Amino acid sequence: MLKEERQQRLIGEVELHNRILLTDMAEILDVSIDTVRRDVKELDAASKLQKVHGGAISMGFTTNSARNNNIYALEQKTKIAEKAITLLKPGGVIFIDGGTTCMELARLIPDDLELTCFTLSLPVAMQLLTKPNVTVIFVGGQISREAQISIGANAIHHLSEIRVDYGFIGTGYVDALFGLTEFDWDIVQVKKAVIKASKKTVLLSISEKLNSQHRYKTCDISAINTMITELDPENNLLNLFRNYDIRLL
Amino acid sequence: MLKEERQQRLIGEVELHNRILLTDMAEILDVSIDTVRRDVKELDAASKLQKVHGGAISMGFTTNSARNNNIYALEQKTKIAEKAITLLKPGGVIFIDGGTTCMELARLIPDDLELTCFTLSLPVAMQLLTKPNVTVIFVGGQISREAQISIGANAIHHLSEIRVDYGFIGTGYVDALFGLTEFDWDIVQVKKAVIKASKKTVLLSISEKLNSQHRYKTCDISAINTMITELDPENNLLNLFRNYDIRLL
DNA sequence: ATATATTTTGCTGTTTTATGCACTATATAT
DNA sequence: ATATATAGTGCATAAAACAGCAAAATATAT
Repeated sequence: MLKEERQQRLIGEVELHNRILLTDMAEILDVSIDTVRRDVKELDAASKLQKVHGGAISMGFTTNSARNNNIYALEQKTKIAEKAITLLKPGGVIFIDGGTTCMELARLIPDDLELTCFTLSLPVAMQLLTKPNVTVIFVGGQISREAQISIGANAIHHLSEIRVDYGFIGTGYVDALFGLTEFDWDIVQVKKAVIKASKKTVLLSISEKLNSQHRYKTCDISAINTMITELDPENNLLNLFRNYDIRLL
Repeated sequence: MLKEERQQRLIGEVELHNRILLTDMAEILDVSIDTVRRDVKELDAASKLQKVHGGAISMGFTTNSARNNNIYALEQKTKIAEKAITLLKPGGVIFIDGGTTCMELARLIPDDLELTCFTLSLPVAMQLLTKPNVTVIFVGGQISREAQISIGANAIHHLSEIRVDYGFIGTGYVDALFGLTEFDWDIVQVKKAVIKASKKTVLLSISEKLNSQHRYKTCDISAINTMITELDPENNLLNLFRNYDIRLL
């Protein structure tokens, strides 16, 4: 048995039973207790478990660091998501788009908030399932490999049959004059459908994307009710958007 | 044997068994251990696998460890999935259910196989997205928190509008006399819809589940066209199923 | 086709790593 | 406080990784 395999099994046992004894594991894995001890020492150093006298215990669910650490501009996105959360009301029905910013929003939904969430995004759906009081409804369709969201006629049709209080969407590019634009045509189509399906549309975008544009247009700025960036609403960078009937947050 | 070919087989073995030993591979491929070592070194540099002392492990093994390493009876499920793969034909349209066995099936779909796959399962959909030649279509609906699959009227309705060549399904319990049964009523409803939507239904089940039953019934054994277990089709444990018009694999 | 360059492979000796064992030190329990 | 269990340390052994080299295989040029 390879060392890594053994260590994986150790982690697995710890996760499963919350605690293990070195003596037990030595027997199960059929290695000397010294080896188990050394493994546990390494795994402890790597923060995969906590070494205790006689065995090891689970870290608890504190370290979700694995996924968080390579999201671009996470700080800003978290800030945006926090602002977006303030719009949510118990019992509300919302739509959450794909993308890392919306993922942050999904992640930060409080455990005690009761919500019905529609989404097109597989990762967002998975994230939402960890929220005990959120009803998750996935809008099916063909799945885009890159964006990991439903696209195509089917998804658009299903969206045409729903109407949510708030639609939280991201965008590839946003410009006060040209509106929201995207690189992909398919994505634009579903985004349009999402906007139609939302009583109020909330755009989540880091300020870095402001004043950028691309090939295909999703909608004008005026189609957006609220725009949330990580900036203070009074920031001068947002001046161009004040010409429109849009709430800045 | 060409170097390319050999490295391809190395990757294949790693994907299949999650791990390999250099000594084994040297014997299997009939080359010196140094050659295997060098191959593994290159593949590791190319991030196709992870080199470890004495062998190599799959990339997903450590990162996705949480799900991979505590799948119960993984060996058997892999064997089942391998048999199921043999039923697939290029250009086919299939349905893949949720559950760890079906997840294995999704995982083992060859990269070069062109398929259209419907699924209700979020994890399976995510897995399928890693296959370059698979079109993934997610059947939307309310998502069950535990099973991570679409359930409810919506999902069932969508299933009623499709018809696939093969429906690969798992089950909680299976008995020759009582048929397929489940613990959850919701699950049974969608499973019924899946069976209806499939020209041929293929049941994937580890032998441990044979002769077990529960509260709600999905269907009779006769509704299943093919049953795949990890056992040899001639195994005596399967005798009870020979009374039915069912293909054992 | 032949000669030359390049890559690949297997072998050798050396270095590193993994593991188990014996022994001492420390912690836990009664 | 004493007994028992667990942790830490150093060491021996075996396996594996590595580096260098030469033969073999393959590719390239003439």
